[in-house]
Amino acid sequence: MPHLKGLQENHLLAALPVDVQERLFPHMESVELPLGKVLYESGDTLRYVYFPTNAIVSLLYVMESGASAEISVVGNEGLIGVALFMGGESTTSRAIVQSAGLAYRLLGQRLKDEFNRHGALLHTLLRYTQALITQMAQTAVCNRHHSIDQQLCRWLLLSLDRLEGNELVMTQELIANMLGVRREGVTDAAGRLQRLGVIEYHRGRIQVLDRAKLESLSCECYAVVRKESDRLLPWAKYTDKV
Amino acid sequence: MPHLKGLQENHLLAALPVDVQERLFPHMESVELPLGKVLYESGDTLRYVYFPTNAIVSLLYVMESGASAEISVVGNEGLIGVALFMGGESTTSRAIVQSAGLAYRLLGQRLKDEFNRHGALLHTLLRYTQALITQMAQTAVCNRHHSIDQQLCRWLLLSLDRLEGNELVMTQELIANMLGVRREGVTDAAGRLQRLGVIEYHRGRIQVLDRAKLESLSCECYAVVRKESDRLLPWAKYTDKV
DNA sequence: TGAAGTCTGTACGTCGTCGTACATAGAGGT
DNA sequence: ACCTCTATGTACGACGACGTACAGACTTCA
Repeated sequence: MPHLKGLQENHLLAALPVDVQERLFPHMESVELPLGKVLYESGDTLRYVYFPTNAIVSLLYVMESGASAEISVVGNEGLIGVALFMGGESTTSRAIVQSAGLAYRLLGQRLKDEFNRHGALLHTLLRYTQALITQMAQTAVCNRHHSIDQQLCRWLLLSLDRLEGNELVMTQELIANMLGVRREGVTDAAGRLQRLGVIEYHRGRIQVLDRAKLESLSCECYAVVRKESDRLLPWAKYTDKV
Repeated sequence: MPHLKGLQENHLLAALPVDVQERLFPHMESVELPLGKVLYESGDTLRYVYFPTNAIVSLLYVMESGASAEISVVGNEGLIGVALFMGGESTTSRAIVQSAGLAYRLLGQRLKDEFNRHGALLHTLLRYTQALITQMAQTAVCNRHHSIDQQLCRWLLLSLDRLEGNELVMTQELIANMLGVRREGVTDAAGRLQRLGVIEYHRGRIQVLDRAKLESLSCECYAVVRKESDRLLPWAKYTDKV
């Protein structure tokens, strides 16, 4: 079976029973996800589902005015394309690559075929979807009540959890688009974090120096999402990250 | 079968095939949902699922500080207790009755038993869950970008869609808690709407006089949710409401 | 080496919402 | 009729985020 090792880097795939893996894996192909690539647009009928390994994909809604807001973020703990098995076939959001990397994709129909066997894949995907729901709900809360500074911390932590190492490759402009705030707002917040010695950044590269402090500066939203994800997706626990 | 007529007032139940109804309905009991009743608390293991008829239930997150934010709203188009069949058994949000009325409840295990037959109920519930996801996503967007005035309009419309008539029974204080804003902010916004002749209110009773205008004053979020709900839940179309 | 483009820093006035405080008015009970 | 409670109205300073404008610094490429 090709890519067998790489496929295991997606925790959701790795958690599937061997027989399910044997049916699915032969049909999966690896794809490079460059920064900014749009996997699907609002209203598009989904053709593939994507399982990221070291890539991160953001689901965001783009308003009529062009302004945007991130709904949730997906990395190696999950998949992009939930609407396929939920029955809607499309969503109102856009899926865009927020951190370049590798993913595996599978024809939607193949996923649905396996889903409709009503075995382990169904239960795994539904649990993942609930984790996604929790993240979306907390995004709504965070948007309502928390400052840009707090939201930036939350966002950095969510991204960090889905990457190896402690470096993020992304400009402040990009972060601003995700959070749905001005770029200057991110500059201010990031400047404060840098002065506190929590992060260090330079032209699109952000090093996290003090993760513990970052967590303490974040609002409760990160911890809520993280805790619920760990509960719902035991296979994806980031136990090495404190 | 008892309550047969009443049960049909929940559009999701009404849309189920007869054989599914015949298995489920005998186990359902009607319950009064008084204003403010908490159906479940954050972290509670869900025991029942609830199918509202003329009641409206809000899912909201309560922060450590006590402040809250509504995540989504559920009426006769759906059910409360999605986490039961998604596999998590509990959620991070609270379910609280926002508009008193009647609902039918069913033991969670009964629902799961039928869900695990992998028939019509499964597909219906998953489609409903996707509609719920859309609503939550749009709540996040709305919280980020829109004014209290716009959000109030959206919120009134969402509630109106789930009730008969054009009167809402709810104080500004309650609305403020749902939207996660100050009561004074709601007073200001509602005052403006009243001066425009769109609504008329008096001590906890709000009459909507000009629904069309209300829609035009609302942000795009309402239309997005409504359109997607109509698409995903064809059985729940509010075709009589323009 | 110079030019163009990208990324980040800073400033200033405006606006919406917040926190707080207090006033008014209708409803219900005795 | 009186009191009490609840719901709503109004005001004011504070603060965070916005829109806008522009400057500086680094990178890339000719």
